[in-house]
Amino acid sequence: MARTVGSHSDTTAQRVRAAALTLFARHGFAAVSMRQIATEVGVQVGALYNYTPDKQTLLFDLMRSHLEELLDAFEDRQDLPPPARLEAFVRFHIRFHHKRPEAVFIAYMELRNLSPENFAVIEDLRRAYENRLEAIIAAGVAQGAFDVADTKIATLAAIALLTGVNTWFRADGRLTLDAVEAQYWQMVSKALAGTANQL
Amino acid sequence: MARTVGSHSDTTAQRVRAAALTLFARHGFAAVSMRQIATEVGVQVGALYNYTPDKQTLLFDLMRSHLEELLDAFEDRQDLPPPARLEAFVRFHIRFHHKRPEAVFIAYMELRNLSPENFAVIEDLRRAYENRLEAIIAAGVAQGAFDVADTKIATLAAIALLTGVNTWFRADGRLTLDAVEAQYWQMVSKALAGTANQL
DNA sequence: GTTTGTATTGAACAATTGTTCAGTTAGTCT
DNA sequence: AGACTAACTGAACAATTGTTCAATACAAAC
Repeated sequence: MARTVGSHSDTTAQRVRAAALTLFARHGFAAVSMRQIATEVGVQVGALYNYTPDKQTLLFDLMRSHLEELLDAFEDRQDLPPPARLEAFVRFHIRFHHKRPEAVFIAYMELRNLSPENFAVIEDLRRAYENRLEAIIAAGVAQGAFDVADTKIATLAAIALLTGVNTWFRADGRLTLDAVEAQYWQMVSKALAGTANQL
Repeated sequence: MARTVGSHSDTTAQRVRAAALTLFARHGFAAVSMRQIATEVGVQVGALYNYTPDKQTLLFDLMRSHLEELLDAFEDRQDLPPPARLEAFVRFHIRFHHKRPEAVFIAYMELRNLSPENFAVIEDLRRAYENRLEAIIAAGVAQGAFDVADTKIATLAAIALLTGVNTWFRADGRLTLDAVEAQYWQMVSKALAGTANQL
């Protein structure tokens, strides 16, 4: 046998990426074989190499497009006051990450399986995203709306906090995503608040 | 050849665990072979099986003892008022996790490589730790020192926030661990504070 | 100094790994 | 209808995987 009925490079490429995303997220990059991906796609192993030069590049492409989509999707309304900008960021971050749990998982867990060059690219993208948040926090500090000792730490702390939602939130649980957004926004806003409010 | 000079099961057992910890943290469980561990220990592969029935149990033992040490190490001073208890927890968590970055990494990243039974054991231990924090938060809410919409969410949020320190803090960086503890405690205390303090 | 038990070697096992490629069939274009 | 190209198969490759076990050299006890 050879070429199969209805085969098209566009659709197969998509299915390869989707299968890799799901399997990498579920079992981890190193634990997934190219044959498992091929089986999921419904194709023989060799065919995968029409869509990626090697296994690691497949992982890298998934990570990069995830982070690029993340950066593209966030629109910073610089005309708004910092608290409103920050609230928009918080809600955006939670919603965006909720929609792509597998990509989020992979982008945070499989960094060590990248070559140094690929790792550097991913790190740059991640830092670019962090910088967007830091700019908001810095603006708020500058005009007294926020009070933080170090904007970089506050940025990393906020992102760790918000990304943590993905580890426990389930849409069929007792809370709606809207309620979660509201509660996290409350915690973030209080944590960074300018009004002195120590215990 | 056979038994080697100076060989003792006690010391070898320790070295096997140490080697596995380092390698699993650096490359991931699935990416590390038993032969790599053996090489690190300075022994042949077969010798490892005097110390673990199989590879996965080696991982499980590392995770379990890490979490058991974590639970043993934290002493909750229930006699103190909730804010002081919470501060003690925050500082303990950051310090303890800072001393064991590899074990922390593994315990959060390699859960999917456990069998269902082993996974359940680890999950119970983690939940036990979370419950310790939740008890503190609940006590603070009960007496009005804290104000959170949901103690479970506040607990998970705080742990995600605090554990995030490990992803960026380096002892040779521009900040001391003490300064980091102080800043994180400030954020946590403000985030959960009872006094109304919205933006 | 002999015996007993412990710690390790070294080789073997079947299974699986990522990757390559000549051959073959399906879609597409003229 | 025929020629051309794109997509896939199927088999092969050497390397590596986790695990087992008889043989053996050491340490400890007497």
